[in-house]
Amino acid sequence: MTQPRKPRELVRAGTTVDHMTRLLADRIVTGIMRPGEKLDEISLARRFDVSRTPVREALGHLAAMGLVERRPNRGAFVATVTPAHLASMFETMAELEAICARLSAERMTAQERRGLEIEHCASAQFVRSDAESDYELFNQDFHTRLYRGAHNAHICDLATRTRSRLAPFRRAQFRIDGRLAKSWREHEQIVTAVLAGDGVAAAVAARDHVTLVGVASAVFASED
Amino acid sequence: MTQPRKPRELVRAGTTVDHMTRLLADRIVTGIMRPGEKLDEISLARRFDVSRTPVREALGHLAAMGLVERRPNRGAFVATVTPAHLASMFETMAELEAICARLSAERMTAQERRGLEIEHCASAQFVRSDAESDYELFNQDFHTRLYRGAHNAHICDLATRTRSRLAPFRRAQFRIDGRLAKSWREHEQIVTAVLAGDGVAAAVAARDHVTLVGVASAVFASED
DNA sequence: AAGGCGTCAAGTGCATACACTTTATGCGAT
DNA sequence: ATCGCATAAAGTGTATGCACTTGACGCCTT
Repeated sequence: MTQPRKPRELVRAGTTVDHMTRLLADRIVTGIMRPGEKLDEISLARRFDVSRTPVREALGHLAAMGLVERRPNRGAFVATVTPAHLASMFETMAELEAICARLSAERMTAQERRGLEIEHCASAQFVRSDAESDYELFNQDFHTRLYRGAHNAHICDLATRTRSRLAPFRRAQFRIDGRLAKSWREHEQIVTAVLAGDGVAAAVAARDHVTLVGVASAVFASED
Repeated sequence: MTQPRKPRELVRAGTTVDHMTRLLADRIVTGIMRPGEKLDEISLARRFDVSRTPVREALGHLAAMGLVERRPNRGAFVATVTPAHLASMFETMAELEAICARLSAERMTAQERRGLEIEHCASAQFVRSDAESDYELFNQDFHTRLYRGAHNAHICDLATRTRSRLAPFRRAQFRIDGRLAKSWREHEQIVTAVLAGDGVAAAVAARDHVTLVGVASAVFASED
């Protein structure tokens, strides 16, 4: 009488929880669900045709990621990011990138250095053709290489996480005039320093690069 | 027939999930539950007299914290930390502390500086009396002040989390002869630099301090 | 009329039942 | 004896129901 459950019709890639987590994360970072908005478990479960259990678990994960705030017995809300907190995240990102750049300059293998240089040079064509989304892919790859090159799993993890949390706020950065070329020149400085094995210069260049992105994004955010 | 649920007898402080999370985290970091050990949801639920739901949620939180590894459809295990990964965490900790120390030197308010100095001086008595556990409390407080003093919520968060993940490995550090006095002298250097507003010196002192702790712990871990 | 109190509805928290996956075990074939 | 396969047992994943908390509304009191 109680649970005549229907079998799962659709075989999904991962688990339902993973699916829900991605679904909700997307909607939050793209702004479809706005900061402060209530995330009602029952409505979400109905809306995506699952039970409350995976929704609850997904909300837990999102809360751990900082995308969602949870108040005991009161439900979950899309996290509100204050300008101050946003600034602190950008500053942290700048410091993490600086560390990675320094360590990369000191530790990258010959192969890693070559890879960094090749990919960086390849991305120049997208600057010339002003292909923002293509450039963004290379940009992502570039930073990932820097994190990996540090040869430190934990800091790579921290940097990756922080970067993904900042993703929604960096989204619009290239709309600012000439940003693409400017970004590339900044990358150029980092690459040069890393290839020269100059950790200090690499750190400074990386920190400045991210700091400038942060400023640009802050300008954009406040315009919005 | 199905759910004649008994009312909750004991009113606990937080939610059951929080309780379970703390309980399991304690058992993991204190080594009662050993790395690689399987964490069976059913057994845990029975053992602590709750249902599987809060156990599952707690395991999720612990996985997010890195204390537990989860394999889909295969259960949860106490996370195994390889020496390499441990080293990477200590190195990251050293870099994070260095950043916090630098920013603290630049940004702490007069009141925060005073507080840091007073607490540091007060802790000297525990060095003289060789009171390890008392000193450890002050030590914790000291580092927390450095994180807070950076005036950057996000980096404070990263530092605090990383520190708590390293806690079990730092536990035994003071067993090494003279470590207490050595730690205090290292703190002294950090305090001096911070009070002088010398960010670079503070960063160097903080990085060295943590690096030495890491080395000491590594020695201990390999002895074990 | 305003404030306090009781009641109720909505929604979260936890328990438990069912479905599905993985792994261990036993049996037969080679 | 060993390898494969079938089958079962154990355990995870998901659904759903009941209990408890919280906030809102309306009624009664002053």
